[in-house]
Amino acid sequence: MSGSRDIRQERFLREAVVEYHGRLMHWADALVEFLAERFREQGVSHVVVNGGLSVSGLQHVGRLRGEIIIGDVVARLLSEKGFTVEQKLTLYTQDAWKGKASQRKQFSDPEEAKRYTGWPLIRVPDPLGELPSWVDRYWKDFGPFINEFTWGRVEVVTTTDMYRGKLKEFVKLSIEKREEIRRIINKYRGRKPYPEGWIPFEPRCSRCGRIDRTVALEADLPAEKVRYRCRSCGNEDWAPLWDGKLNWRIEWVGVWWALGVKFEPYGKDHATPGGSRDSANELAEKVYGLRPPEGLPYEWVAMRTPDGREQDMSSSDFVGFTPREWLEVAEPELFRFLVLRTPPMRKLVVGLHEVPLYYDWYYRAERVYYGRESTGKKSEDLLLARSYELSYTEQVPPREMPAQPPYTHLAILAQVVPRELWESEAVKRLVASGHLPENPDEASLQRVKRLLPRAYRWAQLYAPEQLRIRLLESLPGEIVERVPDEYRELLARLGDVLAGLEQWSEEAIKKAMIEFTRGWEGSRRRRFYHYLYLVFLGRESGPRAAPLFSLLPRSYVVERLRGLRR
RNA sequence: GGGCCGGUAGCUCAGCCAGGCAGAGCGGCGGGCUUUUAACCCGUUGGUCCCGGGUUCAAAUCCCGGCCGGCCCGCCA
Repeated sequence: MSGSRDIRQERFLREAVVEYHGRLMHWADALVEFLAERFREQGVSHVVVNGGLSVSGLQHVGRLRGEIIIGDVVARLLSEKGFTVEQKLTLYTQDAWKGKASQRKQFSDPEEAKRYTGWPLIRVPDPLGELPSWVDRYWKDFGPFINEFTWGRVEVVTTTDMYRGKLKEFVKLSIEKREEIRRIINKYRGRKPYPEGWIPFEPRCSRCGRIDRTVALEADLPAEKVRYRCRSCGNEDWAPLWDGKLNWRIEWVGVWWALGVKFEPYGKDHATPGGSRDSANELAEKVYGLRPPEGLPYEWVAMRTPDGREQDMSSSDFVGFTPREWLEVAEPELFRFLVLRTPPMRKLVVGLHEVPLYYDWYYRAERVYYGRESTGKKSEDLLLARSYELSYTEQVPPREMPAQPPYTHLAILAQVVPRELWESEAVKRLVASGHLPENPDEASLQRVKRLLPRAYRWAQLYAPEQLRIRLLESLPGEIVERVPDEYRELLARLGDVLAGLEQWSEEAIKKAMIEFTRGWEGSRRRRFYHYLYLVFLGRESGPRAAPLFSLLPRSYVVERLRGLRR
């Protein structure tokens, strides 16, 4: 490979902050520095960044890391250096559906779904029978959200479309050069070498639909078709050059060739020296005279579940969660931040139940970025500040640091304040509690507006029981039974007091309650509050009572309390 | 057979490249905020730096050899 350094040995793949050309840098900056040098040497000024993924099942957030976000950051930083850039994402929709148990399970009749085994993904039906295909089904929770995680310039292409266009020319070229190709590929296929006369194209069988079991027998290039035999059903037929696929190594080169790719990261499954990426590079150079794109090996993303177990996310095994699920409970910038603070070859572990923790980290990085705080270490400050800065997609961080309302606080608030009051009452209370400044700036308000619905959703879906608050609409008998007579009377009397208040305000309620419990022993007060929460929330603790009551109709509060009287 | 990442406080991790008093956040515990909290404030607790050897005045850090955990590739994509 033209004698230049192998990126796999670079420190910036493993260390978050590195010294590069004598300067301390964020790994992403060092990477781009590295790439810019290569491109200048090659006389490349227009850079096509590509990512690739096969829609074999669940499109989890791990796919965002290497194939989209890293590419996005590289494209953005290269353009700041004066390069023109494009970003593509190639969907391998012609790949064969493997028919793994986990894939078949998506269908109501997994047994019957066996018949799709070996079909191109794009032709496998939607398991739910609503969308045109399997691809559409699983692209649904991923594709539409790419823009939120990026600059919004990612152009999606499918190999299915490409075979009808530019890749068809590449197929012809490959059939012409089949002997050269065979010689190289067979180096990697010791035990199963392709025989002499092998044609590097696998058509889709017109009878059984499989794309993974056919052997091309002869090619008619002017007519753009090949004759084949299906090793699965025995069918022999002619197929057009667009209705099939190339052996994957060749296809990969074809994508580079068709799109003019100059940079494409690759997952750890392709990163072994002498492995798939290296062999594709060799094909590109020796057969097609094509300079292979610059690459970047990256680790996958694993998922941590609340019980502490972790597992690599896997598309075809349906392990992980999707960008849509992430956006339900957190902002896209937060995910970018996690990706950016982790060097590419280190595993990134995420769990949706840990979102509040990630916001703690993010806020800290934000304070460092705005110079409000320091970790005491130059390299750590640099990592946090730069990761924070690059976490922004279209915009840059605001001039003034936004307020940092703690995520769990918002989760509680959102459950206590009715949804229609989030922009009024919830904001008011955040100001009162000091989580928002007196006259909140736009960025702070935006953050609260974006986070309240997300924190609410998070509380419903992933929060521990302790943080989940739900008002009891009616009072179940078994809860009443748990309240001793003495306290039932006390609570009912509190109801009387509240009923007589001139004003139904937080302040008035708080005063009344303090007055009501004045002089009580600690244990009595504690038990009183426990039963108070019990009859409203079904548990023994909750958010501060006065602010909570002030948001509820007085009649509801009073009736609940008085209803306890024997 | 080959390759990658990790092992430091109960948990999540920083520190290692470039050796110099073992750190942060969270948790726990105690206290405060006139009940509570994965809110806020103050204080406090906490370690065989995986093991063994080597280099060194000095090793979590460098070198050698192991062990453990997670993962990838071995001609599918």
